[in-house]
Amino acid sequence: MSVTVITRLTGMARWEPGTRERLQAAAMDLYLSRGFEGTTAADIAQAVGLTERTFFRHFADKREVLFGGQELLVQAFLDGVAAAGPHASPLEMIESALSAAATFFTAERRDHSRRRQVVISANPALQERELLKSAALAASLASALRSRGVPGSTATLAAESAVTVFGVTFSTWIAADEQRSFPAIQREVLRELVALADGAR
Amino acid sequence: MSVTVITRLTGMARWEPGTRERLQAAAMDLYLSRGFEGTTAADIAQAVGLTERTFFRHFADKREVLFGGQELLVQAFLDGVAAAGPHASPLEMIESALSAAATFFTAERRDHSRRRQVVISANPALQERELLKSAALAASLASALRSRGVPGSTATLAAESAVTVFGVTFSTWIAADEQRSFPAIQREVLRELVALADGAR
DNA sequence: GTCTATAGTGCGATAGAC
DNA sequence: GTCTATCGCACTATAGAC
Repeated sequence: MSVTVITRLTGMARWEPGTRERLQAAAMDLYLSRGFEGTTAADIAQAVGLTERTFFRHFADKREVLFGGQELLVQAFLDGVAAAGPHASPLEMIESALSAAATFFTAERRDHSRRRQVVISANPALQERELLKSAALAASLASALRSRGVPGSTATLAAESAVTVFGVTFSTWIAADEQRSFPAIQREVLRELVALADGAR
Repeated sequence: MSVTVITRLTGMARWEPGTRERLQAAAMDLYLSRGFEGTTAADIAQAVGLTERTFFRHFADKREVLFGGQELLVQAFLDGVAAAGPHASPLEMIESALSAAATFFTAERRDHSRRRQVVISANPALQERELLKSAALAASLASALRSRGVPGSTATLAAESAVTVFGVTFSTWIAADEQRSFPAIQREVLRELVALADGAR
């Protein structure tokens, strides 16, 4: 269906809205079926009736298309830090941040997360990008902790630890046989980390 | 000096040895002076009297040239795990691993590490690669811990925490005004992580 | 060693929305 | 008129295939 027809029918803008989202969905489908490297940017663009050049207007590169919407997750972490009590310890702040972030990972989302992870796990280039996103999250989180008075290196350690807990939780959550909810797993993982530092053998 | 001359003079193999090392050195110089993106693979190859094609025979991509020799560091971590006492706790195992790894970072190495980090910090693509290497290190370490009887998720958490401590230590160590030795900083950072989990406020 | 597909960029043109 | 999404074309460099 041409853009012109759509415009006439609906009276909406010249361009169909949600271009980014449609590109993201098409990319996921193609990456799943043909693999990341077997899919060209032109393939994705064509799948939604656009040109390669337009794809690169929306996404800096072929990987980025899988990582849209992370800003909301980052914001949840930051809100969680802000929500911690006025005399909270760093550990309590990251506990609060992790709880806030966990609300994203509902039962309905689990399948989508699994499919996405299949694509990422199959390709080192995508893993690199995912690691960069995690590092950016840790940096934001550390900054939020510092602005709440946590000293520099402690803030970094706490933030990185939180991201580690989150990561372990996520990969447990998407495991094939896992039944527990995201928050339940996360509480358990955090407890395990604390126990580790306690030095129990 | 041409390859032929060297061959005649020394009677060694047809090609100058240490090709990888010379490419790595040339890449560092060029990345520092012109920037990573302002340097082509052909530039690097040419600087050592080789062709672009030869560069890609030695390194899978333009980034990889900065990450040679990491295997030795990984091995040091693994040896450190093995060196921990027979009844060591996971925390003691990573303590031992961190100590073993620290021996790499002598005073003489500090300047080289600093220059290298300038290049990496200036480019997200290089940061991605560095993060992938760190993730690989964490995975190897986790595997070593598991083979010493540490249960799955605890091993992952311990390994990731060790890599976090190592990373914080490294960036502190290369800071402009830092005087302490690598092992001294690292002991401090590890203590800080333990204190964090103790929940002190 | 050569050849080629693809990623990604720069720039100008178009065309509707406002 | 301005703004913005899109297209089209030319171009370089990477990286892999042959």
